[in-house]
Amino acid sequence: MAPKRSLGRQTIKMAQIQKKSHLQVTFSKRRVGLFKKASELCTLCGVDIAIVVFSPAQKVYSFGHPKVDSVVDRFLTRKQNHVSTNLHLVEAHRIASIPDLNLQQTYMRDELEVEKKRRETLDEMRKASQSQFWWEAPIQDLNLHELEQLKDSMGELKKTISIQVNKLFLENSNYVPIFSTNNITRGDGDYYEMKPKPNISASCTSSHVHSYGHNRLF
Amino acid sequence: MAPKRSLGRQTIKMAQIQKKSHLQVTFSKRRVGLFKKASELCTLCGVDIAIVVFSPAQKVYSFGHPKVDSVVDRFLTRKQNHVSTNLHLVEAHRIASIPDLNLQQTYMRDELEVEKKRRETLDEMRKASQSQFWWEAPIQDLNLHELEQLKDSMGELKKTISIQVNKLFLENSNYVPIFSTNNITRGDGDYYEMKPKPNISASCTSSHVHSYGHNRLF
DNA sequence: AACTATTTATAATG
DNA sequence: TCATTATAAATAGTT
Repeated sequence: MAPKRSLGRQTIKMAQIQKKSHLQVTFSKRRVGLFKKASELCTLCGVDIAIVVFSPAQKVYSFGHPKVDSVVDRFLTRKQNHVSTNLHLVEAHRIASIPDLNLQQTYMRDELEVEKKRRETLDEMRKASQSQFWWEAPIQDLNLHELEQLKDSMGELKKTISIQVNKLFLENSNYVPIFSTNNITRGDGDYYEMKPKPNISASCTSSHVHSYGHNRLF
Repeated sequence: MAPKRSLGRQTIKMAQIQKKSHLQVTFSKRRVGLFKKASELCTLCGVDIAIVVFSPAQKVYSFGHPKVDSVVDRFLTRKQNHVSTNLHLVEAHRIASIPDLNLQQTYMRDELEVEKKRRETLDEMRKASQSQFWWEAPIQDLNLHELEQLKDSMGELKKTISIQVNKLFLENSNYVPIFSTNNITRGDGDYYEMKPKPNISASCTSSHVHSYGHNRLF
């Protein structure tokens, strides 16, 4: 009878791990576990999944099948359609957000959480207010002269926006080749590996981005 | 010694499940398992996570801490920063002239500072939006998605305004309260449902969207 | 990174 | 879908 070499797995308290080194180890192990579970779900059920994780050190880790971006895009697009066909939701959301600013703070502990929450709420308000219906109320109060002024202003604004959008597009179109060339070639063992059927996973790594893709065809 | 009542868990082949009912069951179980793992990772390590899953039936299931959108936004924004940064290395002269708030964020280390900055900006926007000139300042702070959305909105608005202006002309003078070209009213029943404390653990459900939020206070 | 004792997840079954 | 159970898989603590 050999002596026990460890206590084995112990139940841990479901609360933030305090010891930093310990937290780092747990994060690593569990992140891998999570991505493996996601990968298996993709394979077994043929579904598409995107996962984005911001580590304690604010690094980004992501998993996506077929790709993070495609899934995220689908998610955002679908949501936007849903929203834009539901004025009631937008209105409710906007209205609901305002008193929450005060209410939420009761539940929050540290300043960062407060700031995050406020940002999120304001973000929602901004989105809600700029997604299509914000003008419904005020416009009726404008007279002809004011409307013409507004129309001109909008024209100017639209030009400005176009310029900015074009700039961003330029940035984006330059970006694509830069990243996609670095992206594919990675022969080292840093990407995700499956046991039964080794599947090649597209992986993209930089100093602050780590990304894993899963494809059941490989 | 009682007879065995089941074989217990068996190892399954890591390939798409063929039997549809079986697949559905496995999907349900494993999706719940995946979200639970994600939730635990959030709690134990204090990290932010977003998961989006498109089911075999093309339903959307999502998990987010603190919210799917905030994590996704951060992911997209950061990527865009990368774009800018990489572009800067390659073609510094092209973007040198573009005042880019996102770019500035690259140089900010403290997350709290970033959050504060964003909050301030959004706060200003909100104030500005109550007066007439809300659009003057913040445009450069919008990302590509937001800009495109805004651009579309502006287009719509301009049309609406034109119609209104024409009507007013036709009606020959002062303001007349007919702005009832309201093609947007729509039946309810298909929109999101908010829980009592929307921002602590926001969860929305509809016929095609299922979303879970995690907060370590729970 | 490995190792193992244990907990946790889940495939099969009802 | 929900419950049970036997087993596979994940992982906490240790080296």
